[in-house]
Amino acid sequence: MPELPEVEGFRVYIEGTCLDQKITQVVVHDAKPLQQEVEEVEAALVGNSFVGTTRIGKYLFLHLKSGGTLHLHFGMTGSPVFFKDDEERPRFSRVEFTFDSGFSLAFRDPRKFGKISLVPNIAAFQKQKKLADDALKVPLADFSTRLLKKKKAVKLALLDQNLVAGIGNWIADEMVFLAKIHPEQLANTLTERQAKRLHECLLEVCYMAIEWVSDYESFPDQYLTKYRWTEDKSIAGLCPNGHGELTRITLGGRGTYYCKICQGEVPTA
DNA sequence: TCGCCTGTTCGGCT
DNA sequence: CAGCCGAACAGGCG
Repeated sequence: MPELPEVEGFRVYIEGTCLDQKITQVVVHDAKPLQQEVEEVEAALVGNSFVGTTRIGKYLFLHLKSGGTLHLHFGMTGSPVFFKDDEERPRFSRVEFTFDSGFSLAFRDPRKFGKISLVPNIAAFQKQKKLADDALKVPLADFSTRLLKKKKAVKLALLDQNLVAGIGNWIADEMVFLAKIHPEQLANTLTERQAKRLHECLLEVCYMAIEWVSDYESFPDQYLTKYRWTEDKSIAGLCPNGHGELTRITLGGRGTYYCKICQGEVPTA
């Protein structure tokens, strides 16, 4: 379930388990995530080791001792799993990196939307992808300037990884909910003040979610996401502020939840 | 069985 | 040419 906070959790997890161990083998159950030939990936990794990590938005890079990086993108449903014995191997493990300790790092990915590739140079990769600054690092002025230029629904602008990296569907909904802005309001009609508020909400939501390791059920009560995905039938789909049922619309092909009372009935034209 | 889903890419249109 | 949009990708799950 990877948006920025989840991928940050993955980064910390991998840092804590996989660094400075010699890679002895690359096990490929399904080559679909690999963006290069299996042989090329093997040649780069076997005998090598991971020595550090970098995250930009939802993109994670594992630095190789020999230089360059292994890039992981977890798609919609991917996650890393560190395991030892065969019986601990997770379901949907597509590619595994085995270490000389006997442990392995599995790239688990049920829906196969994830990607793995050798990336020699992160800066060049970021430029080529036009990937924006990470959401935790983008200066307010840049965020604001770029956002106010977009002539599309504010929620869709927030999802644009070329504007700011790391925001996914639930964070975008959460941000406009907290800022009391209708998701369909055109970004170029926002005020500077609203942009500033969205920037504050972005940091608040990301740090909150990182702290709770993206356990949505544990989020504090004021957050939309908790109500959106909870198992608790008594509050599921309700406005955290007590305004009753949330409204669901489709925006850019994604399910979008908002409160008509908190965020207004009709977007500002 | 049907519809839904946390992400990115690509082809086609304006 | 740039920007935008919907479809496609794939498969589990309620």
